[in-house]
Amino acid sequence: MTATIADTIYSALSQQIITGDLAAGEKLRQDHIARAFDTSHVPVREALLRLEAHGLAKSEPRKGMRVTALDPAEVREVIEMRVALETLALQYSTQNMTPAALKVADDARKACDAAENMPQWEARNRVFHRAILTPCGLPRLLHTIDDLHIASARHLFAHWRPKWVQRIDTDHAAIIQALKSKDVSAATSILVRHIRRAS
Amino acid sequence: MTATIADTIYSALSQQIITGDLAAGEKLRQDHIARAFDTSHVPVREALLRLEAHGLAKSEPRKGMRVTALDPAEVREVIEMRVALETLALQYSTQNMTPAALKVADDARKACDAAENMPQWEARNRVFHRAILTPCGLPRLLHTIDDLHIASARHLFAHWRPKWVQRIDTDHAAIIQALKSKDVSAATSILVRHIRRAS
DNA sequence: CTGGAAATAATTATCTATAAAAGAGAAATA
DNA sequence: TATTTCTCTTTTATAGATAATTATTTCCAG
Repeated sequence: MTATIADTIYSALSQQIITGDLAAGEKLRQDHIARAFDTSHVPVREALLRLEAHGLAKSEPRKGMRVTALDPAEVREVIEMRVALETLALQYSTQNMTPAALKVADDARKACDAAENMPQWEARNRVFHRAILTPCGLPRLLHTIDDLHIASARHLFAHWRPKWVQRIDTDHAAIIQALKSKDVSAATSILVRHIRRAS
Repeated sequence: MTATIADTIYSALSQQIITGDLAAGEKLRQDHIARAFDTSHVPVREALLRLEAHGLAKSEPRKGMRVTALDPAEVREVIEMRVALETLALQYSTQNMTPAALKVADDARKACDAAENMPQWEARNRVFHRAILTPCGLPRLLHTIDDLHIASARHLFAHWRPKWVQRIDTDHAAIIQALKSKDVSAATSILVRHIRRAS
């Protein structure tokens, strides 16, 4: 359990980057962050390295780290990668979907629809998407998809936060329905459309 | 330019893990490695974190790092991910392939066929596969594929190193031929077969 | 002999200090 | 006035030391 300090810093910083609280291009100065978390700069370095590994920051040796930019080209790239990998995951996931896992996913769907603000919705949306793919049982694939979701989330915050309104997501319901009847092709086509649309 | 010490350590360790010189499950002790590279343990930690980010090691907090295992299930997983992502990359790559890029790829193919031992062949094989996909122009996709190739390389070393013999790879030649005539579907089907076979 | 608790050793995580590098700005020269 | 170079400041990278946690061994009771 004992969460390491670097873990804490990583979680906080990644959340701030996702929400846009830390803007793209911003410098991440080690001792500033260290002071903010009342620690030394060593665990800060570790947290920054992990940000880099997840594509949220980029290091230029001896010149420090910056929050990565999020240009439209990369947004499109992330969407295409998500289409490729999530359809793969969904194939396995549909096969392995148990009633229990389906209930978890449907609860996540309801929670997502009931979200009362953008950050809450975004977090629950990610939970939903993870729930429908987790049963695929391919950890490396899921991990890669998670990273892509983080990039997508940054884009969602950057472009949709002001316009966000509570609403029922019919795509989510349709995906659940397709999973229930183990209709892989229906689930896949809805998910693909959903991923492309939500950009 | 100024390569940081952590870079050096990371390169050396990742190479050792890929070739199997550092076996799966082996403990990576910080001060042992630090002594071996005549440095302190701080850059060692950074190198280890990067190994973890690339899936070559796994950390249990306060208990150290171990080289990740490479079970058959994950090998299959990596192959399926490679199929999904490399076909995507190949579509864009075929469209953007210039005569110059094609020559680079064909040179890489010849170098690969001319390799005189397994480690040399493995390195050149990776160069070839990267050469045919680089023109896709999607950096994040290429980066993810690179990590998958590293995992594949570990498997190749573990299972084929003793049996390796020099040979002409007809798949590679066929892929180059398909790229030359901009035949996406032919290139894709050969590449998919090649990825599945080379496991 | 065996099982478990306490002490010891080994190892990781963090802190403080130092060295090296990069960047900014001022002074000197052309 | 423009440019170059030097110095000063800021920031990163590494080293050495300390604290905290885990693993191991030893010793005693049963």
